[in-house]
Amino acid sequence: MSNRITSQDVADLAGVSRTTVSFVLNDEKRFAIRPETAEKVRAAAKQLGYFPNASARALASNQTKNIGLIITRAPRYISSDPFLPQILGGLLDALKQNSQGLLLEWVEPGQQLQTYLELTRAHHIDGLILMTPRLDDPGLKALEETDIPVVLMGYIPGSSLHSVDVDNLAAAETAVSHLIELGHRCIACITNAALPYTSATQRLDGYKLALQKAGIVFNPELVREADFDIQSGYREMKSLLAEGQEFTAVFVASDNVALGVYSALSEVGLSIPDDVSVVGFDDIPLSSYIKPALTTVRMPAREIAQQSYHLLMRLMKRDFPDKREVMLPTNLVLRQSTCSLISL
Amino acid sequence: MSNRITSQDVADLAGVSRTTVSFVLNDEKRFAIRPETAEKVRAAAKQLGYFPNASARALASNQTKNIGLIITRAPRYISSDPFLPQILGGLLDALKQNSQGLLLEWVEPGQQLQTYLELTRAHHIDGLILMTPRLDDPGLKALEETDIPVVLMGYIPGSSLHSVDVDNLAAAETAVSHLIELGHRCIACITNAALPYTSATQRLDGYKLALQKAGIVFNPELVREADFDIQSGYREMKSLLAEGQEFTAVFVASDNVALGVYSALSEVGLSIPDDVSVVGFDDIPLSSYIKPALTTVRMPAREIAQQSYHLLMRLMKRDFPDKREVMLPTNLVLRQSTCSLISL
DNA sequence: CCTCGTGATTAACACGCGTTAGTTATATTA
DNA sequence: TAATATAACTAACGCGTGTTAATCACGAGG
Repeated sequence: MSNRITSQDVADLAGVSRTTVSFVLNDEKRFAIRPETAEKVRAAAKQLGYFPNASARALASNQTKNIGLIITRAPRYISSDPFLPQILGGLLDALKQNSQGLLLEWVEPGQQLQTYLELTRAHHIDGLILMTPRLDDPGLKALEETDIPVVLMGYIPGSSLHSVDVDNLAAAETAVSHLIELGHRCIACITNAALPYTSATQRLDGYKLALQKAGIVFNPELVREADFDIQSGYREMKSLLAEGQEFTAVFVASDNVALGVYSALSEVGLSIPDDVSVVGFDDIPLSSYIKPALTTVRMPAREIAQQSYHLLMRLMKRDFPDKREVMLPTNLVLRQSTCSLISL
Repeated sequence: MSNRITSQDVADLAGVSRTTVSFVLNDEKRFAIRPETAEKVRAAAKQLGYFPNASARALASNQTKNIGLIITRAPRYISSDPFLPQILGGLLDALKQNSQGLLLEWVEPGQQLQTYLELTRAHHIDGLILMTPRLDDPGLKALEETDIPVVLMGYIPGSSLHSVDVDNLAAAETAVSHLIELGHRCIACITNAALPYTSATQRLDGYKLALQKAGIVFNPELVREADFDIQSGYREMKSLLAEGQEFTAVFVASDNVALGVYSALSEVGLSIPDDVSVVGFDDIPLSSYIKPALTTVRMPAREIAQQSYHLLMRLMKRDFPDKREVMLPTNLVLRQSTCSLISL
């Protein structure tokens, strides 16, 4: 039934050996092949509809032509992430040009080590990108010692792994400083994720730093942890309001979470930006379309994906860059969700 | 350098043959193995950190343990799709339970045939799911004849491929009928995508059918084609307004596109639902959080993913269901974006 | 005329695993 | 006791490719 066509079939039809077929189709320049012979082989391959078997090729050449993208979250947190498609878009685009494939995987916190080992040792992939790594990931050490290249999309202090990220701390500080310049003194903060995710910690630190530079005392009561989705933003803002915390502005470290914040605020009749100013983080496509348009930190998502890929490709060629970290620039996009306390 | 551990190493350490190792680790029940021997093997494997090489296993067993998900769009249309993560979430969840991998791929319209052939003939995957297929896809015939199982996420009339979908036509008709019941007679329609995507055509047909049943004459001037993203919704609504078309309601066949419609309407000072009622399609997580909350057709995204997967698994076991199509139910979720023309 | 390269091609091995057919050693039966 | 069955294991082949080392023809050089 399974009438698979092998390189032997091509060789037979072209009247040459299997070796020659291999040389021609991989255009191996170290060996001289007569142009007419090459043409005969190519014609035979096309006529038969021959495609070299991926597994056999991977086994022989020790290259799977697949790279892995690991998401360090459970599926229910993946489902509502508007940031993921942007990363995927950028990655898929870059991959196709090198005719490589993308193997998508997720790990639940707690299961990391086993997954990493299986994925690397079994050699499903030639290299891997780890999205939003966690500080408390017990599998990272294993990744440092593995023999396939790894790129972190995000930063882990003290890790020897290469990484691509933005300066979350500086970006958050800029965002919060903007609120302070507008005259706000009571500024709440809702993180993008749980604190073991370094991006969450760094953005929170940026918030603290901005306060400190302005001489504002940090109030832990004004800080809440969300986790990726809209609902968590809604929940945490509700909780702030329910406790009667006083604030005139919020720094929400994720646009998606900020959408929940919008909803919670409007539900109790507070207007943005007149009653509460909001600054987000990510600049997802939606942010400029909602009302009021969200002032936010622009994350260069597509570029993060592409840079991660290019870095990974360099590592796969054993071409190690002198710097471990690639830092991409962000910028604060001013829109309509913030207003000044002073000039009013 | 690459000190890979093979099953031979495990065999040596355990003092048995490689065959025995294979039997134990795949717990092959057709052959009797003494429990103590099995334990010895397992201990050796664990001690060495052995993981069977994926390519070798795939080559020998003719099973890659990967399934492919193909998205029939260019990356820029993938980047802003809030529906995709839901599908991915559902799929990844199901896959992990069978320790299978997900190979993600996109095809640009025009390149389909080559991609399908390469993916199936080269046997990168054991089966594939094709997301949002296009009527004009010249590669579909090739997929019908391929020897690996294929499931369409969406429906192609006349195709012999198995599919999982909702009844787009009926769902759209229900949505539009709801607007008609509220007294609307001038109802615009903005599609979710270009018409070669069957979901777009079917939803448009549902719109037409509802009008027809109510005795409202179909006006092509009120119909626009969007393509997946927010911006296209904004653009098409602007175009409707610029041409001075008269309408009191819009049926937008995608929630994401509807977000752009919201933006365009608010920009010209039209209020939802007082000036224009809006009904969407998909029920993405955001839809219940925006203001006004969007009345929409609920797509069971997670279930579509899981059913597609289960169907694919059945096909892979040569267990062919009697029905080619799996139809999942939708329901209209009533929220605040529509209002009656009559009772006001 | 024989050697010696050189351009063109191929035989043969390796990759790491699954699996069939076969081989022992031990227990069962007539 | 000899024939037979059964439990426990293994030798050896095949999967389809990449690649090294070897082969062959053939004209140039001595």
